[in-house]
Amino acid sequence: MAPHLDTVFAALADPTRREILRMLLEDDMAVTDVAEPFAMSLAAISKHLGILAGAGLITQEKRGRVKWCKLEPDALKAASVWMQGFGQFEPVNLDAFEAFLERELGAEPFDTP
Amino acid sequence: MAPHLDTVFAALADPTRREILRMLLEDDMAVTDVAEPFAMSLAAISKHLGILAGAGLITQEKRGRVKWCKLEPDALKAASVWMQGFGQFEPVNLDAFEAFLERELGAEPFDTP
DNA sequence: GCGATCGTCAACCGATCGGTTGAATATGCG
DNA sequence: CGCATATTCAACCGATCGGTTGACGATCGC
Repeated sequence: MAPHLDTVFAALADPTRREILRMLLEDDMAVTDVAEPFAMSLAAISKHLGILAGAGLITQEKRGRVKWCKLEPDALKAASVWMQGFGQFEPVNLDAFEAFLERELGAEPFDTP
Repeated sequence: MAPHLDTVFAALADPTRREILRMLLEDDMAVTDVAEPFAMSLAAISKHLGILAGAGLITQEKRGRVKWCKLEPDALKAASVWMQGFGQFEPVNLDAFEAFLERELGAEPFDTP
């Protein structure tokens, strides 16, 4: 039951893969460009991307000789919902909720520098 | 940066450990009782509990000769916030937010049976 | 067509993972 | 005290992980 969660959480457990996701948050990228800032081989990054794609967190589309990587944030939904099942035990956690609101609605607090 | 996320996500990547967390959602449990429904050795469960404790997802307190395991849902906070950073790509997910509010503030909807 | 670029494949490596078993360590009970 | 219960420790196992290297297949520009 819920084999997706296995692969999604496992994919998120690696800092390199989380950083790749963060990069893809800004824009779609080619494999070579994804690999550029990392101090490891292109093949290693290619494997990481394969794992992210296997978890559904990204999709890859080959256009010409370059393969474009696109973030698929909806794949985080099931994991997020699963985690929310533990929210009932938290005292209130309104601060996290406010941060969430700020990000979602773009409502910046007054004291922002 | 953010070594917690490594261990938290890795801990969540195993279905046995997720099931343990689900069980602890209902009540604190002794190690032996946690192990009972699983078809594996007590030592294996003890290791799983150690990993969960290492990630801060549970705490263990020895009272007498039995060690009680207690869920620590706040440890999910950092991971949850990290994932919310990708929420800007989702439509809005207001339904999850309303469910969150209902649970947090005890504001039950009218049509509750 | 040719050379350079993009990306994967395959084989290999050491480390870690998830599990086992058996012995060891506390602690409680009668 | 002596035995049962609760839990961990230590060693081991095969499988998987994260990484490397080198060869390979496509595809582009000239």
